[in-house]
Amino acid sequence: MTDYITLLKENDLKATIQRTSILKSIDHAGHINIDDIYEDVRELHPTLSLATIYKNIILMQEHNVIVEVPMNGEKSKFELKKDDHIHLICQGCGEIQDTDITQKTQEALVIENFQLSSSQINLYGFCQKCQSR
Amino acid sequence: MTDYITLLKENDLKATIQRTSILKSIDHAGHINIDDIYEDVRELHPTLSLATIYKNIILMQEHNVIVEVPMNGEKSKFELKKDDHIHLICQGCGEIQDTDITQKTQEALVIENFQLSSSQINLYGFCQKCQSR
DNA sequence: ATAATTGCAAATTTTTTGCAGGTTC
DNA sequence: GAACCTGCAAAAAATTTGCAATTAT
Repeated sequence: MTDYITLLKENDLKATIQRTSILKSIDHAGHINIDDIYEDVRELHPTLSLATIYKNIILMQEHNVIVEVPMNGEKSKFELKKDDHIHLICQGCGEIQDTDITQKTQEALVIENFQLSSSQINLYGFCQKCQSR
Repeated sequence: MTDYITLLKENDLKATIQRTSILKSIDHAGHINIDDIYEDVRELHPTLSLATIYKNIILMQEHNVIVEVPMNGEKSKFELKKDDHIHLICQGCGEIQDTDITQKTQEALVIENFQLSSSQINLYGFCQKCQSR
């Protein structure tokens, strides 16, 4: 995704430079928290305020452009909205990698008497790099 | 679990009335956030302070007595530490139900090049009650 | 007896709000 | 041009800290 303007308009939001900058930051990072977005975005737009980021993070969530990824013991991160997927969170380097939900996993999550609408799966462990250290 | 004193001591924490009260509140609720613990606990111990709750929530997490359950768009909840399990979060009534991770699910979560140590699975949808409304 | 814990008040950090001026469509 | 958005500063909410008095072992 590189056309943030289209993404915003498709979701009934005006395309301001502040919003496209925030989206670019989120997209590049993959998963990023508000403070890091702020730091990031200020390089190109030094006047972009934290209040604007807070307001837009809320708004863009409401408009299904981004999604919150709540984290254990730290501030929530945000990612661009996409199909449900699994987060592989490395306890060594902290990196978050995305991986698809397989058919097999999907089937395994069918639970009696619960009508599933979406899933949020975080797996903690060690990525390849950190295993070999 | 009803013997909170033992639970604390086993994990190298002194058994204070404040701590057992907090644990009781968490245990009864199943999943509960800090403000609700505070409200709860004050019924029996009106002087128990919010600062004490914050301090102990951190400490009891460090000592593996409780676990954070970060939530989308709201304050984290906490639960007693137990084996990994799945949270069924009802989008109708908000209730969180626990369900075991089956052998099948466990197998489905084996991912190449990732050494799994723990999992955090939240499923959003509708519980039986809310489906029939 | 000792070390740890509590409650309070104050400090800090995080998030939200109101509004005048500027921007998007 | 109308409605919406931004940045600022101020307000509110959430969390942490320091310390004297108290409590658990």
